[in-house]
Amino acid sequence: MERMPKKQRHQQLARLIEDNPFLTDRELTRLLKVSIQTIRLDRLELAIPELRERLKLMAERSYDPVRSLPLHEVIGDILDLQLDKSGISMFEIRDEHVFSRSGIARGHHVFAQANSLAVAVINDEIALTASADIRFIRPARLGEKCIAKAYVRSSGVQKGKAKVEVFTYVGDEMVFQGNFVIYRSAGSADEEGAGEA
Amino acid sequence: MERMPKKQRHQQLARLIEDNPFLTDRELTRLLKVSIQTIRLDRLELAIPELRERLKLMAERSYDPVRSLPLHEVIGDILDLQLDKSGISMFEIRDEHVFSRSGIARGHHVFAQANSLAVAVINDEIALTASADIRFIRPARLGEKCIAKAYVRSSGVQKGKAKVEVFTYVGDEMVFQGNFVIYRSAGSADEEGAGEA
DNA sequence: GTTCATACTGATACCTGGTGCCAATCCGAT
DNA sequence: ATCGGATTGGCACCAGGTATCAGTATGAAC
Repeated sequence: MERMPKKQRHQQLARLIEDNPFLTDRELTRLLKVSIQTIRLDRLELAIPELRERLKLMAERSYDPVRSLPLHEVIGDILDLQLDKSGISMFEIRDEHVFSRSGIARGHHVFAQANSLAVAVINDEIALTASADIRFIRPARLGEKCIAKAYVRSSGVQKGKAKVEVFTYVGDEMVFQGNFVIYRSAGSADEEGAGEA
Repeated sequence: MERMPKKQRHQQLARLIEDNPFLTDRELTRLLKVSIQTIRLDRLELAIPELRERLKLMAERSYDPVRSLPLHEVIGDILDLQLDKSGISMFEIRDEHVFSRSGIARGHHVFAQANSLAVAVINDEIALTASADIRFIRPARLGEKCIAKAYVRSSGVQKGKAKVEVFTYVGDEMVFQGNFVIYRSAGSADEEGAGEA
């Protein structure tokens, strides 16, 4: 019946909920061997909301992006954006982006950052990647922050095709470079051999 | 006090909840000018779960992906794999892969499928994308199943560089084509201007 | 020892957003 | 007039809590 120190229990509680937000107080009771009242006091002290509030928050986070601006559809955080001119985004390489054996980021994540920035920088209703020519200069590693800079080389508003060049850096080292051709709606009817983004 | 036909109300109800899943029955009461019991009968007939279930589902969808989206290996399901020769994978375009406005898949998902297949087909400890030249032939849309076929054109075991060509189809229409250059460890020490995957 | 603080537990009332069920209407068509 | 679907009302009940008050345990301080 030995009691675990309160601090330790708090840590456990926080960890349990963090990696399973769907736990009810009753289930936590079983896991931590304390009364439900204690669980609730603990949540109170740790400012952890009740199950329903947690789920609601998660739902909101996953819902917001759907209706809000295409900025949310960008991989990475937009740091600067001048439509039809240039843009900068930051993307931190996390566990889920790397090969576990080597800690090296999988290429499509680095590509995704560059691609979505290239699309975001185009000032149009619909913009789709038509083609791209890309080079991975050196590997990006776990924990590194990738700064992608996109420059619109030719906005092609009337032609319906824009050219965007993207460079991605970690510190002052370039890790990726890509030339993107982006289809833009630009009042024109629709695709026709058009691509995606 | 004129009553709206039931069918029409059902449509409205479905639409209202679709674009604001956070509505309680009480709020719907106000919006549709019927009693709360009617709202509940309607939800029953339309098989729309209660608020809390809706939020829970949303939370689950946004939670699961966190651990399963960063697919541990390959984006898409491997259907066939002959190392250093060829490979086939299938990837279904879901909600989370498309632009909400157009229902068109974001390019980096299609790229991710092709890229990870190109890497998987290389029979080596470590394989990283060095460069790629890609074209999005036509948009891939929500619900479509993309079949990617990768062919190793030159395995370059001694040179440390393999060339892989990938074609992605929906049905018999080609949606994507890419030429990948993959660095392979091939006993050699490590990268050096090498890329990622 | 007694006292005191902190931690924990129990019990109760109350809240939201529902489900499930039954009975009472309303309203139009036959 | 009466039948039937649509609608509404009422009540019991549920999960998963909040809020509050009271009781118990335990260890340290005096």
